[in-house]
This record gives sequence, C-alpha cells and structure tokens, in this order.
Amino acid sequence: MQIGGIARLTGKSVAALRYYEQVGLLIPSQRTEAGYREYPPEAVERVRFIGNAQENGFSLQEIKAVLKLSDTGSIPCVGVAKAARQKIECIEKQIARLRERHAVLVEAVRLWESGSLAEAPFCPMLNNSELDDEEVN
Amino acid sequence: MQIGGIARLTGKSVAALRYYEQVGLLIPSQRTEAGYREYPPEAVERVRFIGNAQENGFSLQEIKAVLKLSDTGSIPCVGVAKAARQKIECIEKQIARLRERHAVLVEAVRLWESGSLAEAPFCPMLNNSELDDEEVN
DNA sequence: CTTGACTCTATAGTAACTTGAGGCTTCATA
DNA sequence: TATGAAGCCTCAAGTTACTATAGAGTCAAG
Repeated sequence: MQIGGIARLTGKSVAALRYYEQVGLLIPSQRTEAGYREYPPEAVERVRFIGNAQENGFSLQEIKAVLKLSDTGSIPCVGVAKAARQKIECIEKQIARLRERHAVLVEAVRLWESGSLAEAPFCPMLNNSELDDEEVN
Repeated sequence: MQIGGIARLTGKSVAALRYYEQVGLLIPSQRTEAGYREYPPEAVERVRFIGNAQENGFSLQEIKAVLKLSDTGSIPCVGVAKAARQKIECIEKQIARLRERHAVLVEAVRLWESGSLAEAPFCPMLNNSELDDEEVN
C-alpha cells in the first residue's frame, strides 16, 4: 500500500505520514524502485492507534515510546495505564482552568453588556486613560 | 525600570519580555548608553494585561491588535467583547472535548484494572498479537 | 505522447517562547 | 584598583506536530 492509500484510510495527510517516518513512528516496509514508500496493511491500524492516542492527549513522543515497546514484542499496557492515569489528572486540571477562564470571560462580557465598563476585569490597562469622557466604540 | 525588574514584578521571564519586543507588543521607552532596555512604570501593567489576556485564551496576535488600538487612543472594548464571546464558545467546545477524553481514559484504566485487557479501547493495535498467552507486564 | 494524479526531496513557516554561546556593564567588596 | 557576581546584550537554534511550497520524477489512461 502506498502513502496516499494510508492517508485516505486514516484521514491523515500524506505530509503527516512522512513526518511520522521522520520521527521514527511509522517506517515503510520498503521502497519501490522509484523510491515510493510501501506500507504493510497493518500500517493503517498503527496510524489509527496514533490518531486515537493523540485524541486522548498523548504526544507523539509518548506514543512512540509505547509503540517501541510493542514493536519489540512486549505488551506495554501497564506503562500505558500509568501514563493514562497521569493524563487523567492533567485533563482534570485543564478542565478546571478552562472553567475559570470561562467564568471570567462570561462575567466580563456581562459587565460590558450591562454598560459598567469600569468594573470589567479585562481592560485594567485601559483605565488609565480618559475612559469616562470618550464614547465607547 | 530595567528588564529584570519588569520580569520580577510580572512573573514573566526576561527572554519572554525580549520576545514581546521582537513581536511589537512591548517596546522599551529608551535604551541606556550601554544598550540596556528602559521601561516606564506602566509597562508592568501592560505586561500584566498581556498575561491576563493569555490566561483567558487570547493569542499574542489578538492581544497585539487590542493594544495597538489602545495605544492609538481608542477604546477597543467592543472588539474585545466580541472576541471574548468567540472565546467563550471556543472554551465550551474545548471543555466538551476534554470531558470526552477524560471519560475514555477513565474507562480504559478501569478496564485495565479489572483485568479485561481485551476489551480496552486503547490498545486495539496490540490485540493482533498473542495477548492471551503472555504475561501482562 | 501527453495529461493528470500521484509520488519524491528539501526547505521554510507556524506559536510562544526556552536554552545556549559568547561577550559587555554595573556595582559592591577586598 | 582589581575582581567577582549578577545582570544585561545579541544572535542562533530548539521545541511540537505538522502545513505549505517549489521543483522534479513516476505511472496509468486516452
């Protein structure tokens, strides 16, 4: 299978697949005489695994570590589970941070919309000018 | 005030402040004879504003646009409010995505921990091997 | 034999910095 | 007055996961 086929079946771009080769994540099984990359059918599953892991917040580095283990025949699920637990914590933190951000922004917009610009938490540095005198554009 | 003082008061790194100059966000008011950057006291507020806006998910590009308006004397709050509303939507989407990720990972870990590796949604590509025969490391 | 779809390599760009090399400047102390 | 530490300077390269571009070769069909 050629690179375009893998791309179509996985939704990845051809350039991304070549990048995966560059960083050692997905090595073609061989090249044709013309230099075209040839992949075994399993490559599709491998790329899908990469995509799934990415969706779940793993970096290519981390994924590479897991795949390297699996390539050498061992079953890295304990390592993956540990990583997953770390990710879970990390995601929880991210969600908390986003929620804060969300609250701040909602409040800011509410203040702007209610016309009390001066109290808005978001333009503190604009307050030094003649805010009251000018038209709010 | 010199760059180190701004850094201490804002929590930004010296290198970051120099970077802000490079991209036109924070220009020193002058240089000493030796070439040292000199900032007016307001620079602290400006950097804090940048930090706040970043925390709220704005890119330096976006922040620059706002500051440029404010630097020319106009009050950009309507533009900011519009951007803020967009950000709110964007954050909601991010949270939703993170929650999904979270659920997937929690379920995966649960499955691993209960020993039913085969059903785990996260190692589909490992299933092609002799998973049942080998010890789970 | 030419057109169009596909492939190749190599290079540069993205965001927001960090890190490092190599070298001044400033200030306090010996 | 010398010296050592802390702070400042510029320039260049590295980070992540790619995308985009240029210029060129390959392959199958009409």
